[in-house]
Amino acid sequence: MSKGFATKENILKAAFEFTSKFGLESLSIGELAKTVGMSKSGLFGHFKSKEKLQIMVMDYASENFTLQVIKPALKATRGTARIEKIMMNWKKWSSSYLPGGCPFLSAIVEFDDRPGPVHDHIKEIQGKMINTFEKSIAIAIEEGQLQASTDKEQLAYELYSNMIGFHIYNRLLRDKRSAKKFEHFYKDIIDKNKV
Amino acid sequence: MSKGFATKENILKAAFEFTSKFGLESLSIGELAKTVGMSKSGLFGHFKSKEKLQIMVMDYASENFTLQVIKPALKATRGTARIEKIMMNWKKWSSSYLPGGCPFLSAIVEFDDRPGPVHDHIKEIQGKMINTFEKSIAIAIEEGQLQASTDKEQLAYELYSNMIGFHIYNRLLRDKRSAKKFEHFYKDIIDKNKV
DNA sequence: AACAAAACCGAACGATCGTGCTAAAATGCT
DNA sequence: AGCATTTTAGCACGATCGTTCGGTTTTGTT
Repeated sequence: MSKGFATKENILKAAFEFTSKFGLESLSIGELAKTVGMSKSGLFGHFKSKEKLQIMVMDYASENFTLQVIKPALKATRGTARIEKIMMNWKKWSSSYLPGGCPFLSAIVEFDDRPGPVHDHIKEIQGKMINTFEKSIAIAIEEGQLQASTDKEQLAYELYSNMIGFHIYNRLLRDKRSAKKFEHFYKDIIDKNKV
Repeated sequence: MSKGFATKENILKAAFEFTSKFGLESLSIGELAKTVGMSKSGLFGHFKSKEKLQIMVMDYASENFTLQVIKPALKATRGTARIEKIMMNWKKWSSSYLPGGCPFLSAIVEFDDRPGPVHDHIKEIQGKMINTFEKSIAIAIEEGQLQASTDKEQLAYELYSNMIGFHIYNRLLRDKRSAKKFEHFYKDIIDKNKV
């Protein structure tokens, strides 16, 4: 029960990196097997279908995101400090940690018109992610750092949009000032909600 | 010279719709041939490679975008009215006109780690799109409707981010209030730059 | 050391991929 | 109407896809 877990983890790590670079749809079992140095059927045995592999890759990515972005931010002070920490960790995750683009964004655009378990899983993960975001906003309102009238869903939407915008500006357009734009925008969005 | 142009246009239209739904990478010549009712090789003859087909699909999408979003907005008054018109046309394009997701967004996330002519072409098209955006902002500044201190690149980035955010909220998450969020955010972004 | 279970490989399957080739059909021009 | 050109189809190719199966190797447990 130990050996299997280790190789499976190793496969998922490689699959995660591949997905980051080329997307969840282009992820092929043959190429993945070549990368990790094992046979196609040997690798296939760990997952019973490609669909389940894709779902597990998303779970892996989700855990990775939580570990790199959310968890370290929970050590920060409740409120706006934590929100800022999340945003900056997110920025770092998307621009430095990942070997390619955001695996969630890839999955989102690839599967929003492909009904099925993969679509549903991505939707669920992304929903939870935004929910976590809204919670941290709610805390900041409770703490009296953000206005009581602040719409947490609206604010989450705005921060999320800024994040995706940065990702595209930074990655496709290779805009040198994308980080500055991101930070400036973030400041504006938060400031207008501050008490 | 006439027949060829018509079928080619017909193919590109189908390819455009397919790309909107399933992405530029999943676009296959065999399936596309089946859709338009012709043979694989017959279709292939119009483009000399899949790469060139992909590039032409992007051009088709770009023309479509210009026709549906930019051109009708040029009839509006110069300045903020025109910017608003562009944004609202964009919203309508992304949420009503397209049969699936934004083909540019698909292409962006699929090709930002695949160097080559397709990548370069997408980058160029997207760059021009943002440039058009910045120009319309510059006009609004000239007209004295936006503050002289307004950073047109920053503003374009913010409007663009809002657009992508809306697209994801609306399509993957199927958020009923995505349009409201989008409009509210737009108002905030513009207002802080108004004289 | 023996045995059951898990992990892994090699080969093969039908299908589809992009891309050539050759020939037939359709078209445009004079 | 005749001819040159363009457009389309049929077929085949090597490659890769996801998946199945049978058998071998490796592991964990007693």
